[in-house]
Amino acid sequence: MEFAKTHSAGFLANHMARLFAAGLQQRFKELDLAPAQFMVLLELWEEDGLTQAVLTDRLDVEQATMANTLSRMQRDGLIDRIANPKDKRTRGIKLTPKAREVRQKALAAAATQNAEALKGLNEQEAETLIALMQKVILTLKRR
Amino acid sequence: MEFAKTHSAGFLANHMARLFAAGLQQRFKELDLAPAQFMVLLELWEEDGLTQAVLTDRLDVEQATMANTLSRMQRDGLIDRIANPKDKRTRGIKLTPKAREVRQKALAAAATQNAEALKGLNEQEAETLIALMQKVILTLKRR
DNA sequence: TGATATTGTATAGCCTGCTATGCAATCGCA
DNA sequence: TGCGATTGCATAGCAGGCTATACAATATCA
Repeated sequence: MEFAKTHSAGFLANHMARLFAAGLQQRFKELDLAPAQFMVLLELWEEDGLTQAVLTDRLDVEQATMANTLSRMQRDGLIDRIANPKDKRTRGIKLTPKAREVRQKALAAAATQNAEALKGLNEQEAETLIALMQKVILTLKRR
Repeated sequence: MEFAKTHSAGFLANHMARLFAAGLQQRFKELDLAPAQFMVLLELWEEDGLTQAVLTDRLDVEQATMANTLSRMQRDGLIDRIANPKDKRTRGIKLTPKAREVRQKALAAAATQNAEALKGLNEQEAETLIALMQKVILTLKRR
């Protein structure tokens, strides 16, 4: 059985994701922000006060992963967990001023990282890559 | 600043890689093999007795990451670390019979996982995706 | 209404990444 | 030849994935 890692979609996906994460982490360093935290902020900037369950669903990670990420964000002063009198099981995840303040810089850093990664591709190729990744994700999720 | 995660190469790369890893993990479960261990085996099946430094270089992970992965593999009886009289700093990483025995099944599992992930794409699209990922990886590594 | 099922979180424990350190062995050169 | 630089690994500590558990609050329905 021949198996060339340089031609394996799974190997390449893993490698590419690690390189993306490393670049993003560098760019976020001055903002005191970690990549996974940015993803959560992306949702909360759009709609503040979401529950952990909603965030878990929207970012497609496991509930335990989200719980831990939120704990680190709370520790770092990015969010507060606000009790919900209507349902004592849940707590609304609320942005702190600090989290609102980093928005522009964080978005710019992420956009720059994407641009940097794709700078070897033309417009057409970049769109194709994104479309194909979306397709693979859908395929893998549907099972 | 608009930033759609569904159109961000970085977000998609991360998501796709997680789904790949999850699928591979499932398929490897009966083999008592973890995804990162498989990558190491891939190198050692080709050339047994490599040093940790060479493996680190070939798989493009940090030295500490490789050291830990190798420790788990040794614990799990997949490799032995053999002292090298020529250079007492290094130890050759040697496959155990157990590691050689899982080769065919592991390769088949990985190939199946790749095929499953790409089954929504035609031959042409799959090749394009792989080529574009290779290009992005090269771009990100060169800086 | 009360028992059962479901839902929302938290926690423990593991894998795989990373950075930062520290140390021993080897190399290279003045 | 000897000493400073380099190389090869190990370890500590953290982020962010995951599975498995546990538990309280809420919902459902006989």
